[in-house]
Amino acid sequence: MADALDQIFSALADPTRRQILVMLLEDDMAVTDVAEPFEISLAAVSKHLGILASAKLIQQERRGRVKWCKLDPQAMHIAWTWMQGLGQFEHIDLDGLEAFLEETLKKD
Amino acid sequence: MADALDQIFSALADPTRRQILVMLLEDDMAVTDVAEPFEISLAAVSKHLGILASAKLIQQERRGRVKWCKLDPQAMHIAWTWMQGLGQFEHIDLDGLEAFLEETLKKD
DNA sequence: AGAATATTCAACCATCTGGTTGACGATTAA
DNA sequence: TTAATCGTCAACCAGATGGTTGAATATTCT
Repeated sequence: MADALDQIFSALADPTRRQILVMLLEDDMAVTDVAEPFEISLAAVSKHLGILASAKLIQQERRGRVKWCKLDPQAMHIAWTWMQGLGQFEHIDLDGLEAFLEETLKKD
Repeated sequence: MADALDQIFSALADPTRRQILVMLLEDDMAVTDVAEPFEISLAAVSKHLGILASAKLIQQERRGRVKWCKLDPQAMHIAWTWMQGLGQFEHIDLDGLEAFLEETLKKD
């Protein structure tokens, strides 16, 4: 089995999965509802959720025929802490975020 | 070309590359010296360094026949900031982050 | 000049990844 | 009971990834 950081970072490397995490920031969601905004198949989204779950970035709980997905911040925290050691960041850098924001929005 | 976060996270998803970053935390290094502790070929390490460089996690500068590699904390900081928003590890302007993320998602 | 060193390039290979489709089991609603 | 809904499974496919080896390039040393 892969290392925890391997799983976390490779889970985060996919834009669909990152978008799913952002959606779950708002609210817990059922698999079908997570899939709704995407153009890929439900099965593909289900796989993405499986990857996020096995990286422990989300938790899934079945209630009836509905499987609820919610964020689990622990795994993210592990990776975040590792990165902090490498970057030696001290504060939240909103200026950096804003710079990135503008850069991203500019591109076609 | 892939999104910046795609490149950063997939670069970080490989344990060899993470180990290289840790080594560079100590000191800038030449490609050959980076390769020394690994059992894979020099060409493979050179590829890993290329991936780290194109993700902008490191900078490479050629001096003579030696190519020096050093950490570049900016890219890591970008990813770190993104994760901070999702993990809500510390207080942050969450409204601003969400606005940014929603804008970004619209561009897809 | 010729030899050694530092690094990359090109071709190739096995495996992983993200996607598809169709069938399937489980649960709820009519 | 029958039909609809929720989600996963299995098989498959194209393309990416991480590794190899041998040749090539560029620079420095003797």
